[in-house]
Amino acid sequence: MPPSNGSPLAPFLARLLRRSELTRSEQQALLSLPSREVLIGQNVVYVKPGQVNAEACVVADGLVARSDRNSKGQSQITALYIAGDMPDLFSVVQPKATWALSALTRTTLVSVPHSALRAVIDEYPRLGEALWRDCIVDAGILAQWTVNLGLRDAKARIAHFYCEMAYRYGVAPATGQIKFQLPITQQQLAETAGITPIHANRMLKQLRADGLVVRHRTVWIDNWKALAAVAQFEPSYLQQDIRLLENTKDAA
Amino acid sequence: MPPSNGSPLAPFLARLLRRSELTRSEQQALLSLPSREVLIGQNVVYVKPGQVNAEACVVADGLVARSDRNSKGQSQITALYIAGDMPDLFSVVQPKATWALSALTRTTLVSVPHSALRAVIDEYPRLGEALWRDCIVDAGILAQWTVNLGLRDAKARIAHFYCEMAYRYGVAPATGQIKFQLPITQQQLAETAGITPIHANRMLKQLRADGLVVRHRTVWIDNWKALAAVAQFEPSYLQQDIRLLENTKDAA
DNA sequence: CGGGCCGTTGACACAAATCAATGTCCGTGG
DNA sequence: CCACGGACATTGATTTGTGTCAACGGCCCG
Repeated sequence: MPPSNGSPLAPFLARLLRRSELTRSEQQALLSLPSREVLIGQNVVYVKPGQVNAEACVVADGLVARSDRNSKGQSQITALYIAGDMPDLFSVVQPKATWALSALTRTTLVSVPHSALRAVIDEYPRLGEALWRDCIVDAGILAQWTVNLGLRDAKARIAHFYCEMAYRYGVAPATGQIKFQLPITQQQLAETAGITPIHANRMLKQLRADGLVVRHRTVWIDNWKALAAVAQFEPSYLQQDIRLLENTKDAA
Repeated sequence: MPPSNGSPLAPFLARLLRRSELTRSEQQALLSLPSREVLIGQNVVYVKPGQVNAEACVVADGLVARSDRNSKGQSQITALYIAGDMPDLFSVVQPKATWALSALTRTTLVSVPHSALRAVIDEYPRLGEALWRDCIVDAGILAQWTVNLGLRDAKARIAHFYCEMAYRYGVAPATGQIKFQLPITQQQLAETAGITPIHANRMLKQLRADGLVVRHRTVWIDNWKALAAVAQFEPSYLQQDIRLLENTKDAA
């Protein structure tokens, strides 16, 4: 378990420990990294495509979107990051961003210089491996979003999105109702689901009529099992329950 | 430049060197990894979701698809790997697969035990970083596929797919015609584009009528610039021209 | 009070899925 | 050598899902 000191990086460590075993000294090294708090206003794009970064940020509080826009100005959100996530972890090894990062709500970031991260990785290779693994999990989620867009209709996409976020917030599965904060607009919901905001509105109305999702923003799921069925939600890709698999026997 | 010895891993090294600087000894260590050739028949699924692997494979020749299917049996392809790519590089740090890998054509793989890879990474951390970076590039491509599905209509999706593959095969951009082998069926094209095979057929017909893509399988692009315009293709996400950026100054 | 931003709704147009059928090529076996 | 079956490609008619255009309502905040 993580040393529960007051480091601003504690939530990030907790996230890593879900999928990687780290020694006490590795944990301590991570928590002791130099960092500074950065406040980002609502709807501020704090990383632009092509930008070269020298720091990587952990979300301490708020909501960050990774997105891309086409020449017609339409925007597609390709990932949503919540507290404890590190949206630009990739930048440690690939400092030039190929997408945008923006805060959907007022957001507090904890920024760590690449140089410090690289130094601690050099000293503790297992830590580097854990970070690499974290990128893999991120990619796994992204792959599911691709499946979501490619295989499901609009209603199921939205249902799947809510199921995923409920899981990632740690409030699902549950038998009764589920409520959690996900203060995004219907416009932004549409940008994750690859539909127009008008259609997102209609699908929300249907989900409400079906007794599945009562509200958005403060998401209020009224029938988890039915919603998961509509979404064909299968959470294994989130790799949240999984305890460390890299020790399985090797064909040496 | 890579020592051009006859190692079956030479194409993979060449791929790494596009984005990472490696010393001669690092390169030699990679090329000297133990490996064995594996032949995969057409349409054989050689990694199944949930499977735990002890080896990682480089594509020596052929075509590999990463895909996922929903409960209705529909399938979505989330990545296509060509010679020199390492479809399950991620498995080095996350041996449990959350998706399927299958050979679309008869394919030759070069399989490397995780244990050997991990040993060489321990000895040469920069090599590990290069592999990590390779995963990031893969994720960047995946993010673009998500944008492709979310933002473009069927014709533009197919156009974008062809543009990307032309780039990755190293035959684009070019002024005149472009031809390259991409022997996938319309069914599989549909599974990458998130449409039905019937609609894929109709869109191909339109692209032919527009004088853009004359043939698939042996892809024959007749007007690269126009095709790229239809696709809104912007290749920077492939990070192929980019020479090493991790040395940019750090906010230490 | 007024102006944004966000959400909601209806009518209509259009893109894509579905259903059904036919065509082509190729390898295999009678 | 030809008949057959299977995989792949092609096409038309129709239905369904989603986008587009237009308008209105609630709410917050200046």
